[in-house]
Amino acid sequence: MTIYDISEKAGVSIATVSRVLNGNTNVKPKTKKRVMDVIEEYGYTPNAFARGLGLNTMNTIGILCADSSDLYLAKAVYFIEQFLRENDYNSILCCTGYDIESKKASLDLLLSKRVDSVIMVGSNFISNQPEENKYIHDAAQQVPIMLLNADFDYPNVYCTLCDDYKAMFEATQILINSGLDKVLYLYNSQSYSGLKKLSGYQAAMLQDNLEFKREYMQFYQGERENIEAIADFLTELADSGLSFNSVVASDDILAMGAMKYSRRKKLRIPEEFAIIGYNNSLLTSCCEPPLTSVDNRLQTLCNQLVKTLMGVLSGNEMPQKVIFSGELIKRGTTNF
Amino acid sequence: MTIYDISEKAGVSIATVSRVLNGNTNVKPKTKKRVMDVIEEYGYTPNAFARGLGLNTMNTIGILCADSSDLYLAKAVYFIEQFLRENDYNSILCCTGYDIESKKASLDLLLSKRVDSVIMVGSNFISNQPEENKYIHDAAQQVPIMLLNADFDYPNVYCTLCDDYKAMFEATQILINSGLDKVLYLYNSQSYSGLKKLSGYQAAMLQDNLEFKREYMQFYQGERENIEAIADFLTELADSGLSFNSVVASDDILAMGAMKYSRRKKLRIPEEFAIIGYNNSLLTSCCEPPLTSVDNRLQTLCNQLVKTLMGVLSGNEMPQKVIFSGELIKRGTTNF
DNA sequence: TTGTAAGCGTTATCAA
DNA sequence: TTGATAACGCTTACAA
Repeated sequence: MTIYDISEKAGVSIATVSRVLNGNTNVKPKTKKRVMDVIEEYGYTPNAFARGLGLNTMNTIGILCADSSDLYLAKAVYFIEQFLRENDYNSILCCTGYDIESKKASLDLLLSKRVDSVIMVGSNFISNQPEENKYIHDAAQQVPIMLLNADFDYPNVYCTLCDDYKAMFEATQILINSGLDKVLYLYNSQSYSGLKKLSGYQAAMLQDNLEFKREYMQFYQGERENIEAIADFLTELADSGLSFNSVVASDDILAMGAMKYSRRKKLRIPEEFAIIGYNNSLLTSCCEPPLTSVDNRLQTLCNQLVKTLMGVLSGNEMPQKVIFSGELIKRGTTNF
Repeated sequence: MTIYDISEKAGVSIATVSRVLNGNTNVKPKTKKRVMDVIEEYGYTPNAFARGLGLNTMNTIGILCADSSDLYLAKAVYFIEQFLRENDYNSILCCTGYDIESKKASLDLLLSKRVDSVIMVGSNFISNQPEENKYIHDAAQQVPIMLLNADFDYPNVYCTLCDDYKAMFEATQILINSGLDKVLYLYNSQSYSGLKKLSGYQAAMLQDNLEFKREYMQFYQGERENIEAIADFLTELADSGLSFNSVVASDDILAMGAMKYSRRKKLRIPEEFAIIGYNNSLLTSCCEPPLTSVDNRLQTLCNQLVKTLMGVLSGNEMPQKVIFSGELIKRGTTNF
C-alpha cells in the first residue's frame, strides 16, 4: 500500500492524500472523508523511510549509555524514553561500555542513522582529559548533544545536572558533625560527576580541619556489582591499619559493600559506624538498617533534559546548563 | 555531501561510488582507491533514510518492554541491544507500561517505523485471555515477533524461554525436603511466566501431599519496588493467622520483602525460616544472609533470541521455541 | 569495469 | 480546493 494506491482508490491525486495525511486544512471535508475511508479500509501506513528522506528526520533521538543494565542508568534511560515518546520522538539505544573508542564508534553509528540529537546518559562520557572529549565537538556540529549529569562547555551542547559537589559536601559534613568523623570516601568512577563528588567530600573534610588523609579516598577498581569484593576491599584496608568509622560512597552499590564490611566487623550501625550512599536506589531498602542516601532527582533531571531538547529542536534559545540540587534522604545508617 | 558530490569529485558515476560503498567486488582497485580517498577527504556518510527507502530496511529492531528500569528487564534489554549491535542492528526501545492499550499503541508505533522485527521482553506481553493477544497476530503478519520468556504458538512468532515451571517446582521441592514445608508462594504477576512459576509451585506442593492451602498463594498488588509494603503485606498475613515457615517468591524484590518480614518477626534464617527468590539479581547479595535465588540464564536466553532472529531474517528455518533450564543458586537463606 | 536510468514513497512547490 | 511534478539520495538492473 502506497500513497498512489490510496489516491487511485479514492479518485484523487497523491498530493491530496498527502494533505489529508498531514492534517493540511486546505482539503474539502468531503474529499477528506473519502480519503480517510480508503486509508481506513486498506489499513494504510505511510512509509517512514520515504518520509524521512523528504523531511530529513525520522523523529528519533539517539541515547548513548555506558551500561543500561546499571540500576541508575537504567532508570535514566527509562525516564528519558518516556518523556521523548510523549513528545513524539523515538529512542535508539546504544550501550557503549566504558571504553572511549567504543563510545566514539557508537556516537558515529547514531549520527550515521541520522538521529535528530544524541543524549549522553551519565557523566562517564566526559573525560578529565580534554583531548578525549574532542569527539563531542564533531558531533555537536551536526546535532544538539544533550548531557545528563555532566558539564561541558561547547556550542550546541546542553547540560542538565545535579550539583553533586554540594550534595556530597553536605553529606560528608553531616557525618562529621554527628561525631563519626573518620570518613572514608569510596568511589569507582573518575568521570566528571565522580570527581565532583570527590571534591565535595574533600572540601567538607578540609573545612573542618580534620586530619585529612589521602588514604581516606579509596578508589575501588573491581567488578561494579560484586558487593562481596567491595566488602573485601574495605576489610583489607581496615586490616592493613587504616582506621575509619564511617563511609561515604559515590554509589549505593558501593555502600552495600560497606554494609557488608560493617557486618563482618560486627560494628553497630549507626552508633559505631555510619554509611551514606548515593542515588537513592532500590538498594537502600534492601539492607538492614535501610541506607541513608543522596537523591539526585533523576526524574526531574530527565524531564528537564527532554524539555530543553524539545526547545532546541524547535529553534528556541535554551539554557546551556541547568543545575538541580540533590537531597539527602536520611534512613537508618546514620544517626541524625 | 551526497553520492553525486562524491562521484563528481572522483570523476566517476554514482553507481561506482555506490559499489565502493557497498563493497562490491567489480571495481578496479585504482578506481576504488580514488573514490575512497574522496569519501575520506570530505567525510561523507551515506544517507540512511535514502538507503532505507531503497532497501526497505534500516536495520533496526524494535524492543518492547513494560519497564526498562526494572532490574531484570533492564538487564534483558542491555544484553539484547549488545547482541543486536554485534549483528549490525540498532534497537529502538519502547517502554509500554503494563496496560494493554499502551502495549498495542507501542507495537503499532514500532511497525510504523518499519522495524525489521519486534522483540517483546518479558512475559507480560502475553495475556492468559486469548483475545488480548490478538494484536500480536497482526504484527506477526508484518515482521517476525520474538518473545523473551513467553510462549505463544503462532506463525512468525518465536519464543525463547526458561522453563520457569520446572525451576519453581524444584525450588519448592527442595524447600519442602529441608523440613520448612509450610511454603508461602508470593507473586505479583499473572503473566505467562508468572503463571508457569505458580503452577510449578503448586505441583511441588501437591506432589508431596502437603496440606495445600489456597491462602499459601499470595498475590501482592502494591508498588513493585516498595519493599516495606511487601513486608507489611506478609506481616498482615501472619498476624491474621496464616502460618508459614518459608517463602518462595516470583522475584528477588518480593523475596527482599520476605527478608524484611523475617527480621521484624525475629525469625532465624535459614533455621526457622527460609526464602528463595527469582532472577538471581544484584539484590541477592545486598541482604544478610545473601539470598538463595533461581537463575534463569538471562544472558543465554538473550543470546539465543538474537541468534534465532538473525536466522529468521536471513531466511533460514528456525525453531519456534527454544527452552532453557533454570538453576537454583544456593546461598544463605536456605539450609541445604 | 563502468555508466545510465528507473525506482523506492513521500513532501512541497507551483499551476490551474 | 486540487493536480502535476520535482526533489530527497540511495540501490540495482541493464547497457555499454
